[in-house]
Amino acid sequence: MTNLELSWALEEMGDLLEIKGEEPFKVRAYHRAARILESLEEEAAQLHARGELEKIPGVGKNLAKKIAELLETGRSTFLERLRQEVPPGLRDMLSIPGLGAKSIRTIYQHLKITTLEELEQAARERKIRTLPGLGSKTELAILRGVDMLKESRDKVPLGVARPLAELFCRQLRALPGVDRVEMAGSVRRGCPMVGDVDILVGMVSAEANSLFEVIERHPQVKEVIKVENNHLSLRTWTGVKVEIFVVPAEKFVASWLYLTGSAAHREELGIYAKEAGFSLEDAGLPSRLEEVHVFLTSEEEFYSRLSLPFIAPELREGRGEVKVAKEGRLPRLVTLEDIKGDLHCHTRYSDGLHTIKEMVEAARARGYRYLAITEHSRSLAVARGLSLEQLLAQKEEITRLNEELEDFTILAGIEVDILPDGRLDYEDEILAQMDLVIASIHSGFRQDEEQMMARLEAALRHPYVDILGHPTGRMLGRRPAYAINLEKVLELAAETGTILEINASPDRLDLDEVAARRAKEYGIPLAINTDAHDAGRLEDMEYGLAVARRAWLEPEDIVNTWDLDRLLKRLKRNRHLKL
DNA sequence: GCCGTTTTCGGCCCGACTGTTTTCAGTCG
Repeated sequence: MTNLELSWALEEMGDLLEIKGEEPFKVRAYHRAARILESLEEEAAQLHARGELEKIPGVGKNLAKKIAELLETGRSTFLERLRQEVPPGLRDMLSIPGLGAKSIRTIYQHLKITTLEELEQAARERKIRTLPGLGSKTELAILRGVDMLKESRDKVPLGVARPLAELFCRQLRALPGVDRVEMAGSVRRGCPMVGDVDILVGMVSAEANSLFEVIERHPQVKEVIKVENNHLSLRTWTGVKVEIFVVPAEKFVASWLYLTGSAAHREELGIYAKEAGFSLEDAGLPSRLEEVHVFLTSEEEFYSRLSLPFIAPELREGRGEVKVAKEGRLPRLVTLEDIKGDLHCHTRYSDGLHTIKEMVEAARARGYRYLAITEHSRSLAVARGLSLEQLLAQKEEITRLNEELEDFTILAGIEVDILPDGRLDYEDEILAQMDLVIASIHSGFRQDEEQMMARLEAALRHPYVDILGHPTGRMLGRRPAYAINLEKVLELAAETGTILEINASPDRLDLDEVAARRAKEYGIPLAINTDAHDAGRLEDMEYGLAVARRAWLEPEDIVNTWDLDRLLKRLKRNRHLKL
């Protein structure tokens, strides 16, 4: 079992304990351990082999025992017992903003409700407001929350799906008779939320059955939904649907094309082919997976048979990509190799896990040339936002570290809160001293559009605000965007020369691909930032890149593909200065 | 639950906001 899977299991234990009404500190211990495991550099399995599980911070005797059981058997008797005690629907309710464990317990005890459907119905029938401590506002929050959850129903964030897909791919590749394994479908196209994980296996020998038998026993597998001759459909314990398709090696590429989709892209191709007098089938794209008759060696070969350049998976959404490809105007999509630095991360100074040095080492290991340290500001107490003294002390440490570094620059930045009244959380004199200022909203989420826009406008017009962080505030499947007028935000960003962030955290992916593409039309520069709270999460850059690529963005559009000199000159604060 | 130490239990991050009440509990970040 991987650290990520262990982390999911502990997270679920924590949630179920919370709903059960266990003491908050116990609950927190599970959640804390889950978070630490997720970002642990060494695999827990290796630590366990050496008998060193308890060396993991936040893991004591009890948690070590539970982790050991998971590692040895792939299951947890404790978790299974919890799942029996707490109806699983109750855990889903935790995702409704404004509804916590205590309220869920009240609702469960009084109304015996165990599913989101029943909860919605009770809210509609105005039964929630009759319960002690709950009122009409909570009822409204429930209805809104259920709506949001419905939208993301049966979908999981790319940040969950992709690691899972990679895990399955790795393990499938190790099996005998397997020639090639790749992910396909919406995961390959980089969709922020995916309904299922499609995996394609090309085999040189043996048959699918023996392979399926191995996979069905995988510890992540909760149930097998369907087995057909070349198709296995299963659900994992984390609720993700995984579809595994098996084809003979020679049919791999054509099948991969088909499974990657999207349907809208295939349709666009179909229209183009018809006009041009081609047949998609003859060129290699089957109309059904079972009907592959053309053996391609690569996807490039397919597109070239249609006289088209290769169209990247992220563009295959039926958004005009075929027409643009035909005209030879496809964007040169930004790639990880283009990224020269990360402009948003946290360290131990605020709520991050690692030291500045550790973050810098991780950034250098990724081949970056620069890294901006951007802690939370003083008002954000929960995240240990920096006092003035701490901020200046950190700035000094960064200056010292920079003197030791060759070919790398640490920027002394700050993620300053945009306060509910539109002021920033530090005085201008302080902000003027920083290398880079990100302004973000972390409070007063429920203000109306007028108030929100006043705050954002004040921040965007501020002479020392270089980047607007996670501009809409949405959390995927958890929280909708603030009440803002996005078009107006874009106008203001363009007018004031403020950079907009594509926050790469898989929980956010904010701006989204539609807004990012709009931003490009406005000529607004974007930054893809991970907002990493530990060194491992610098890897989230790939999710931000998926958004950027789906938004048709090129390296030129992304400021952190630029050399540091050019980037610094572009910052609002430096635009009129000679550096 | 963990942790640290003062070896054996008390502290663990807490302040703001909101909604429900009418002085505070629950939720959130």
